[in-house]
Amino acid sequence: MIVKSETLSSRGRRTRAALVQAGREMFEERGYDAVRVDDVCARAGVSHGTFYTYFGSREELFREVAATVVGEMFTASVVGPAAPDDPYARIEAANLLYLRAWATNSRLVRMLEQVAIADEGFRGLLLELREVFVRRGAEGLRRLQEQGLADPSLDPRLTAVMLGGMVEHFAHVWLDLGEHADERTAVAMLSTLWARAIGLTPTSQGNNMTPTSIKEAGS
Amino acid sequence: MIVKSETLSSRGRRTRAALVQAGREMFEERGYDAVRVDDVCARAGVSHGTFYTYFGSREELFREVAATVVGEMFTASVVGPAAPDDPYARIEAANLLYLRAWATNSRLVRMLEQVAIADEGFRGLLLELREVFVRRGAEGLRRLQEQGLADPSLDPRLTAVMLGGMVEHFAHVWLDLGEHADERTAVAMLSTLWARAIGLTPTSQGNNMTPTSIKEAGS
Amino acid sequence: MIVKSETLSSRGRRTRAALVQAGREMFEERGYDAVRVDDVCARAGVSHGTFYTYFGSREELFREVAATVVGEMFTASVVGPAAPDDPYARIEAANLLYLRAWATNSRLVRMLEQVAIADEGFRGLLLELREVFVRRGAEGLRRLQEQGLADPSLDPRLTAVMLGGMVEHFAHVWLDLGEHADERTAVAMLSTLWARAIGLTPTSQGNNMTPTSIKEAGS
Amino acid sequence: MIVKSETLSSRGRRTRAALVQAGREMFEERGYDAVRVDDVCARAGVSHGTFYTYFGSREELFREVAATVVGEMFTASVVGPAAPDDPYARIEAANLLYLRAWATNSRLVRMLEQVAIADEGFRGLLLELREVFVRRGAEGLRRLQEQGLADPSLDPRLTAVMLGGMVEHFAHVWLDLGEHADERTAVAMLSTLWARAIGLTPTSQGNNMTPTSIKEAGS
DNA sequence: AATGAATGAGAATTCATTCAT
DNA sequence: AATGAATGAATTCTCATTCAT
Repeated sequence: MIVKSETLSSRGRRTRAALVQAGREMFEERGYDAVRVDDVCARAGVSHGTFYTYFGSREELFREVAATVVGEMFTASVVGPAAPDDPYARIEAANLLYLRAWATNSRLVRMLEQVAIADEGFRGLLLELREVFVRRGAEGLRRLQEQGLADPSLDPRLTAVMLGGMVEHFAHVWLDLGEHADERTAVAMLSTLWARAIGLTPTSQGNNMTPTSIKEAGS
Repeated sequence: MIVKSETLSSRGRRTRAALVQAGREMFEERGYDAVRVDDVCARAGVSHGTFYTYFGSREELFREVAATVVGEMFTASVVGPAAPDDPYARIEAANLLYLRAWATNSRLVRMLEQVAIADEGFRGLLLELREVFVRRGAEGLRRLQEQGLADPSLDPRLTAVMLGGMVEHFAHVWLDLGEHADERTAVAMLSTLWARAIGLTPTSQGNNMTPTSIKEAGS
Repeated sequence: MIVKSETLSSRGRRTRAALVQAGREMFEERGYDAVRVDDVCARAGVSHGTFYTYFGSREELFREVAATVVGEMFTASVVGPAAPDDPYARIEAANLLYLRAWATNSRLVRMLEQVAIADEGFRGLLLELREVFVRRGAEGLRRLQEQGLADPSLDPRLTAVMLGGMVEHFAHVWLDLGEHADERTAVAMLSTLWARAIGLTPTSQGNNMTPTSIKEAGS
Repeated sequence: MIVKSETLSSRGRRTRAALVQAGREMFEERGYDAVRVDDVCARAGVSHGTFYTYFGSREELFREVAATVVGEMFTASVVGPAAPDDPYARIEAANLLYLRAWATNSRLVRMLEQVAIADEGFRGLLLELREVFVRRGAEGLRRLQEQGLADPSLDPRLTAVMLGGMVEHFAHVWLDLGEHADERTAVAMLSTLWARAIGLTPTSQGNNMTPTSIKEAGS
């Protein structure tokens, strides 16, 4: 019963977008169950009748919001072609993007997980999201292993799940639970732990894997 | 308005316990908002009127359940006096307990986080819980650093947050999202990554930090 | 989701009965679609929440009312053992009961027909109701045919459908649409038409099939 | 607020007619209350805004549909000048038209009755409709009585109400409730019962009032 | 203590109708 | 004339909570 934007006039598109935006904000602020359709309408500045012109239910709105967020995370986390050559630098670059992507959407992904408990469809979306990140991580590790730069005995997938989880979880703890750290410190630290954990062999460019500088940066 | 067990007759104590148990089960199964007071009563085998003899609201029941769970996690994760001397073995022992503790209660802690968004009290409980684990991890790392067995430049707290998060997050992914792994493999893997990440220097007892055995165990 | 009376305390039974009674009255007065659950509650003197203690929806209430009415019609229309021997008198006795049964419940049966258009279950109930009356009529005719008192060439079922329909329809026109006639006249007239239509041979007891007296009574 | 056809351009007339036709179909299919203005518009292929260009409300549309149907029934049931001379044949001819007229519009007339419960205006239309048929039937009977062909003691109006009701009701049972019969059989049967009921004296042309042929026709 | 009937605030949803374009 | 976005009144239903027994 979702009405897609393509069908709509520009006025309709505006209204619809306002609802999605308002919904996203409110979901983030209050959590799924605490959001009332009427609240979303109020924030979007439309009557509740209008809501049902575009969405059949709160769940459908959330579906839309979730899909948007998942899409954004996919996009946001792609390490571009400008990625550095140095393996450690690559890890650090990836972790920066990774951390930011999760930090930005931490709340919504948490909510997605909560909703996924009861809803098959959302579970699918969630697993898809995770799978993309896991694959990307596993792929990176496999490449390093092939280059002889990382411990070849590590199972790439499981390692990616665990170390990726470390970053994801830190994003949550950092933003949602107020663990204090600045971004640079956090990324440096996560990257150091990650690199060491996979047994990354420093290359000739010689990166400084000791996070001494981090302590300074973090203070 | 909570009526504590101490005040009650043995019959009352039994009824109250049944409600807490039923509530815990249902919260785990369905998530906070999807649990109706009536459902809990039905499972506990009492009328809904009776619920209010013991608890003033669903929230109060959850408070009780959450406190119980947090208490159990504190207890369950204490590395007993029988802990091995070998640092790696200690890490592995701790991770086993840690993983089990989080795995057992993953759902409820997630719920606690969700509820904590809107409720100051629950937020306190949650931070307390995390703090205990973080302190314990940081303490362990500091000791290894003092013994010259771990990289002294690592910030103990932040490291504990990150590596502890890795374990906690894996517990969730493992059980709630169905990431396949058997416990032994998971613990070995987590411990390897953990030990390497902190730069644990193998002691003379010579533990095998290459997880070759892990791949075998996991296959 | 209907809660049956047997399960309930006497207070509950009273409340439930009040809802059914109020529902019946309002359905009769206003027709199915015009009845609001709240109206029924107001008339029964309970809050709307209470309604849902006993019925899951307006439809369920109607189901109950309809079943009650159908039951009453079955009971009310049975020609007792005190039925006269004379065939015409039997027809008249049957028509009196028949007319009264339909007249009493005309509105509700009409409503049942309306609801039956869209609902399989109600359609079944309606057909059942009709079938009982058709069978009874057909049986009576067959007996007369066997006794050589009625035209043996008439198809019993179809005849019963048509003549029964005449009575049923008259009940409706009479009460719901205000066609003026007193009961005695109506019954005499219907019986005369019925008896003649099936070619009833007057027995020796000699009943007066000319409805001369009727005109007097009806004036 | 009804906009009559005369006022309109040909385009407007077409749109209006489409709405009336669509409304009629949907009313027949679903019943009055189940028809949404939007459904009618969708079937007519116009936007819902357009509906209000021609009708002020759903009720007004129904008023139009009902008037159309009543008009058609008046027209359809007139026994033309080609009517046979033989009284029985006239009855049969009339019953055929009568049955068809009611069968075609059974649903809508039923609906009209339902709506008439709550609406004075529709009640008037309904009574008018009935009155036409009753008068016509009574008139026919009176003529037969004057010709000495029917029982002169029967009250013409009441007889017409009852026997006309028989036909009308059969039309409903036949089509709406699925009582099985083919048209020829039904008409023959109804006519036989009707003729006998009024004590029709067979004329010299000797019509066969025994419905032997009917049973054959019905097989 | 326990029961379960009753309550009513609150939330979702539908749909006739209006109105700017 | 036609469109379709917007509105909000009206209705259904849920469920936490109270209270008489």
